[in-house]
Amino acid sequence: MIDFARVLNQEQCAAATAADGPMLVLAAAGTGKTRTLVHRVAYLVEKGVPSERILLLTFTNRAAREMLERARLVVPGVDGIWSGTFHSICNKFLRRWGLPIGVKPGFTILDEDDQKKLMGQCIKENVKDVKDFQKKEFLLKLVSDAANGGESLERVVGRYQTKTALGDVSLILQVCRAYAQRKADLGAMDFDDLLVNGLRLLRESDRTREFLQEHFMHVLVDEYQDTNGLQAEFTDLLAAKHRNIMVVGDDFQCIYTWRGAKFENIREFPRRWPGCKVLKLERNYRSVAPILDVANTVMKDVPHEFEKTLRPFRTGGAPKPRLYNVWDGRAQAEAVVKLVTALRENGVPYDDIAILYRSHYTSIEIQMALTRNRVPFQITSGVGVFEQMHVKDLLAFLRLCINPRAEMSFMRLMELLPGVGEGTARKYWKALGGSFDGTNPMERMQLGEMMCAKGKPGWSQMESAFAAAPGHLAARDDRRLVIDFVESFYSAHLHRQFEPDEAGQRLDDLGEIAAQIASTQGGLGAFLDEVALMTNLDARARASLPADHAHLTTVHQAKGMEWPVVILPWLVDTVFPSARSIEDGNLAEERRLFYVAVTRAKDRLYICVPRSKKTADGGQYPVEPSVFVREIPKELVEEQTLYSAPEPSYSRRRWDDEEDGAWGRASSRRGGSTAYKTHWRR
DNA sequence: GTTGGGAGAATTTTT
DNA sequence: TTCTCCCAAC
Repeated sequence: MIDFARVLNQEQCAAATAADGPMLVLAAAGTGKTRTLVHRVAYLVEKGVPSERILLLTFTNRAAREMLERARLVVPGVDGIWSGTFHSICNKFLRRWGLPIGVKPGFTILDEDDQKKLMGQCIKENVKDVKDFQKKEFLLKLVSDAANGGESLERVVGRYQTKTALGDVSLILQVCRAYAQRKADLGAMDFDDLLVNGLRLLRESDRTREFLQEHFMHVLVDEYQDTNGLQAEFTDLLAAKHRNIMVVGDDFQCIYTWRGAKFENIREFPRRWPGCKVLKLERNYRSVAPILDVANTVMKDVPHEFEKTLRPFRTGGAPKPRLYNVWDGRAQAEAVVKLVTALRENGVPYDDIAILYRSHYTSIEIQMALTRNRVPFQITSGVGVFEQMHVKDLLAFLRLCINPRAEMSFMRLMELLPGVGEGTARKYWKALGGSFDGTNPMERMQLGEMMCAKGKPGWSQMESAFAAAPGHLAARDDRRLVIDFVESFYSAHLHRQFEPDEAGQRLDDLGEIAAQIASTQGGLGAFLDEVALMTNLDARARASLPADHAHLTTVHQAKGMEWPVVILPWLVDTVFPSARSIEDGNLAEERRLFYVAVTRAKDRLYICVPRSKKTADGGQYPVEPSVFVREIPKELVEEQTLYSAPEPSYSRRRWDDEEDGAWGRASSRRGGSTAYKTHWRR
């Protein structure tokens, strides 16, 4: 028996051990939200609720995994619970029970790259003057907005149209419809489709809905402030029968409105669920008082429905957050390295230090400086491990091995061969009758005969990997599948494209993948499924890492995490808040984001404010400290200026006079960027 | 009609 | 660096 009253505080305990019925837990930053949720699950299991009848929805895979791990420590027997992101749960539902609404279990999931490719094709096929047409990214945004907002495409387009001229609206609609059709033809879903169809499943299939409503006795939702309309309706429907729905969140931490999140969901929850209990977690266990003082000022003028001041549990003489004024990005990077090194010398492990930034590209300089100074760090980069070309090539091969109808994979694989481009690959696919079973010698021969002369040598290498596949599949030796593909074909291909050590590094990645597949329960099929829904953050957690390293992530990805030391670079207008949000006048979300950033820190917080920033063309221009920094009363921070006069390396830019007071820099192009690479090893 | 080299542009945030 | 688009060569 767990003594809940002993391990939790009063409010946490009340939430964890509450009686059945709807419940809203308002959990401010650092108040033990995860702890409460974990113990709620433990409580339910201990009370005798079968674990497989509990559904725990989280925002990231990492949160799901962490929560399960922690729950396992508290009470055995939680392993059976249904937990995961909305996307992964919808995926599971649809594969199992999707047939009644016309979803075939073998559907593939399109990642962002696939989506762009597909939309690009649709534009090419439907638009004469591609140059004058909207970009595919914009069309995808329209489609996504429509999906996440539960609106018709026409309405979304109409809304955009009032703001800016879109051009030929009917053509835009036509292309978007073609895109939807192409997805249907491929038997593929993008991320949004998973949610849309997951909800459709509950709405349209009475039997499935009733079965699932009966099955799930308890539905728990984490980070509720970041759910969108679809997700709120999804959980409402699932919980309609037993009425045991517990949602946890904090509207101050809603940072995904750009993806359709509605923090109104959290405020309206009590109205949607009459009789709902509302509990509040207010005592902050995470941060020292001076950090909370800053956090509270950030949000002091934001309207809120409930009392929101963070009250520190940790008191005592903690240092104030530090504000470093630095000259530019380079000076900032050096300052950060110095700081990290100094902390380490004072006994703070690298592992306790996190550098959180607004957007990936601003991390490049810091990465380089850290690398130069041999500070080990781990970064969750912009491009995920599973989004890198070489990994996607391998995955295409694997997917095709187990799913002959995977058109995108086939195309990708064929386009690796010299002399085979999009057109030829499509021709082959058609000639093969819309499927290719590489494990079938007849089909391999058919493709080999069609193959153009230039592609033949490469194909014969690839073919041998396909030929060996059935044996490996039968023996459940997925590792060998990878090894064969790499050794017979892909290694040579990589070496043709890259420098030897670059190729070698990428091959190492593939070896890592092979190991991961081998360790995935459910084998290759489960792995491919998982990968499609995985972010680099999750991928990295599986990879081996040096024990002690600093952490670099975006603020978005840092949500829900904490570190003793947090360093926030680039607190200047146009970076944080971003230029885009300043233009759109959408500072509220940036403010919440800054609030999230500040409240990640437990003991020490450092904020860096450079005075100038580089432009794309190599010039420099002055920047203002971020509004959010300017708002912080002087006495709450300890300010330090790390420069005296402009450094000699800056001279007026010769060729430009468009901006007054712009500084120019002689030159010095930045070297090899590592922004898009992950640094697992090293 | 297709491929693939080469020049030029570009950088919010994520499942 | 990476991605995208355009155009010359096949």
